[in-house]
Amino acid sequence: MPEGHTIHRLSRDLMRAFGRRPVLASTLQDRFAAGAAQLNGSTLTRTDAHGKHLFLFFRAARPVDRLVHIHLGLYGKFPIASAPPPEPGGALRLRLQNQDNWADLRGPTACELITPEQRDTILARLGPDPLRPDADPAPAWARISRSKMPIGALLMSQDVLSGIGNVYRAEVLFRAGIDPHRPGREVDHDEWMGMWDDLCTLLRSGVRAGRIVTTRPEDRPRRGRPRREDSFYVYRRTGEPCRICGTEIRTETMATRNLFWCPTCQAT
DNA sequence: GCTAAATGTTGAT
DNA sequence: TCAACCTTTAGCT
Repeated sequence: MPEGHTIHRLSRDLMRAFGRRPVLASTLQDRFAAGAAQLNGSTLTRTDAHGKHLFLFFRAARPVDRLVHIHLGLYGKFPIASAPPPEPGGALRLRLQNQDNWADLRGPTACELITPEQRDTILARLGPDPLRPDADPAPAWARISRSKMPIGALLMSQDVLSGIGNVYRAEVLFRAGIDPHRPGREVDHDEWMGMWDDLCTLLRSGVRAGRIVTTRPEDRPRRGRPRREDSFYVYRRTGEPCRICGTEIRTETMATRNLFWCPTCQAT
């Protein structure tokens, strides 16, 4: 689930479900017992997403304000649903609950109480996030245009730009017709701005739909309901024919993840 | 019932 | 380059 679109959607939905009123917080794990106890009964005042990082602001009845940092990592989940909640079970890191809604956080890489200063430190390490209205692509271009690293690795670097994961990197490079192995310094400015604009569009659409779909309508079967297996051009389609040219989709490891690309459509 | 894989990141070698 | 961490699920036997 978790690329930037998931986190921004979660930020919005958590605020809708729990914002501006006291929330019950609980956990089944010792490691977050103290944290959940501190949050319990406090009011969720603001939620904020930067790239794949989610911040929840709580106002406690008394002393200090609370700030929770959540990173879902590779397989974290935080589903929200209407009351009544099921009996808590499994590896439940954090349950938020009020009269109307509940949400269970499982498997996150990070779920911790932090200070505003620690949040600043995290934000300082992140490149521009295409989902933030104020995002400026210039600093990312400054990095890319000077780098020998392959563009397929640069797009995954959260300190170059943030919120992009393995699906969006593979798909945006396919849509741009760019070989993932090409060094960043050999990408021209128009190509970069084309990818940036495309990422803005694709991520926004991902937030809206709650899932990633990167195939253009004309490249999907037109009849019947949209199918999951028609959502991507190359991601997880190793050995299958390219939707455009029929060449077998290839895979290899790049930036510690499986990279997928079409050697014909993305020849240079 | 077991294993591998997954839309991620960090830190050691 | 590799291992570690977090958890669930799909695909085997």
